[in-house]
Amino acid sequence: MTAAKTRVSGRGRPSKAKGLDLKETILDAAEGLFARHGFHGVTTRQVAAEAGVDTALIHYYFGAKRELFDAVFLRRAEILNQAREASMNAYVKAHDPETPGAGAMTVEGVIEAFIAPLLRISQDGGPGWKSYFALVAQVNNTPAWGGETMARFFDPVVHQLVETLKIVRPQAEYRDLYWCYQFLTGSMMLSLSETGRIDSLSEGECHSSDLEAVRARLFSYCAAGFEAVIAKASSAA
Amino acid sequence: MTAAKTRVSGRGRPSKAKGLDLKETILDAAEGLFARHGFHGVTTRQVAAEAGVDTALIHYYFGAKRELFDAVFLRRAEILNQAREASMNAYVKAHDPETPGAGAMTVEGVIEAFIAPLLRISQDGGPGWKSYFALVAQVNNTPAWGGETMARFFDPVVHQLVETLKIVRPQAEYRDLYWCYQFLTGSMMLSLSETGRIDSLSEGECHSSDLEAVRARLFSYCAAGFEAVIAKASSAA
DNA sequence: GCGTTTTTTCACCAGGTGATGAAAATGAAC
DNA sequence: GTTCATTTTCATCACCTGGTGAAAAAACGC
Repeated sequence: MTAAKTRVSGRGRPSKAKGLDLKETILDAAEGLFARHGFHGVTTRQVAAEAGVDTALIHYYFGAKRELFDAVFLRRAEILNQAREASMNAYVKAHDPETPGAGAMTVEGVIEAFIAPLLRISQDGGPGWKSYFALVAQVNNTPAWGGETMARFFDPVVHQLVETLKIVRPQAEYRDLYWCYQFLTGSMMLSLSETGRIDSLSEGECHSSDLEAVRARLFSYCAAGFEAVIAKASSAA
Repeated sequence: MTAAKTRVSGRGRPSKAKGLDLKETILDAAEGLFARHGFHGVTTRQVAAEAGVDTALIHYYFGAKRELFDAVFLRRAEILNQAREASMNAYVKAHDPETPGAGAMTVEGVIEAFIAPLLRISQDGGPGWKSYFALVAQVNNTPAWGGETMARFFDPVVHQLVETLKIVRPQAEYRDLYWCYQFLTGSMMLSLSETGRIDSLSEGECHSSDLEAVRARLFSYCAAGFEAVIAKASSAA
């Protein structure tokens, strides 16, 4: 039926792995198209044409269209989560109070550890990543199934962020941290997704693709926002 | 052809305006569906069924599907722009330096004047507005045509925001203000669009629909972010 | 070479798509 | 009640949709 799942069968041909290359080709094509036009804005035939394969091959490898989409979403999510988890762990470790000479953790430091991997990967990880971030930004703003999909793939690393921030600011309330995360992710995803809006809005002053400009501003923007919300809440209490 | 455009013709029936009610009914149905599933995720037949009218009637009133979408988008955009422009003008006027006893404008005050009308309308303007904001959030994050669409409908009021902020912080660079606006709009639209993500993420601590919680945090969050970015830029210069 | 398994292609289906043009219904003006 | 522009319905078109099953091709072990 679905086939192509168990590559470990008895006698066939396990080597060469031509099929794997094609699978990646299909995922790349689907990724670019889904990112630009959304799930419903793309047909399996378009994906097949873009990848240069037969339509049926997509179903052979991935099953239904939605499964293809999930495969696209999952492929880089794992890499992303791993990079972010490592980045945050490294930050925490580098500021371990046991370590002599290590400064204390800061809100901005934690946020940078959370966001910086995405910027770095988007800049250095190859062209597919830009499409991928645009895709995630769209899912993030999709009411019907976006929240559920984001949760499925990204909740753990967000919880790690919130818990780490809770260490840095123990007096902060969780509900404030979660709301601030909501603000952060809205800014971050829109900035990683290169919609071109800021280009025309600023009449050439800014460029969507200028992630260096994002890096120079987003960390301090979000950190200051977090601090302000936390301070306001504790002063009101 | 397109028909139904010129209602001023010779002899017909100008009164009663049953057709106008139906037009609004269709727009309401389309709005809700487009907001939930995106432009490509909705068929004209679904819209017709939801509105309780014949499919052909949609084409009779609005022409092509994309024109229907634009009509949905435009209907509330005008109201929104008017409300925001009035709100910001009122804020500026209330802090006119000529006025005796009026305090100076603040970054947070300007931002509040820019955002608050949306929160108020979403809370008091009727259920259609929540759908509309979800729709705008999706368009805002659509790479293919989102930037262009947003620009077409919302650029003027954003320029007004930036210019007003430039009055409050004359030393700020335009590129910093535009980037901060990008961050702001990402946070704002995601918070106005009720994706349900924060509900599950926070395990019940926060609710997407709790716009009062947004109001209590978003203004100070964004204002602190703006100030931090401006301060960092001018200290670096 | 042969047999077997996987990969790829081909032809096709049942149902849905946006859109249209002609006919029917409606409702005011006279 | 007739007239006539408008509004609403109906039947339909040409095309595209996701998906499938059988046949062909390729890749392997022997």
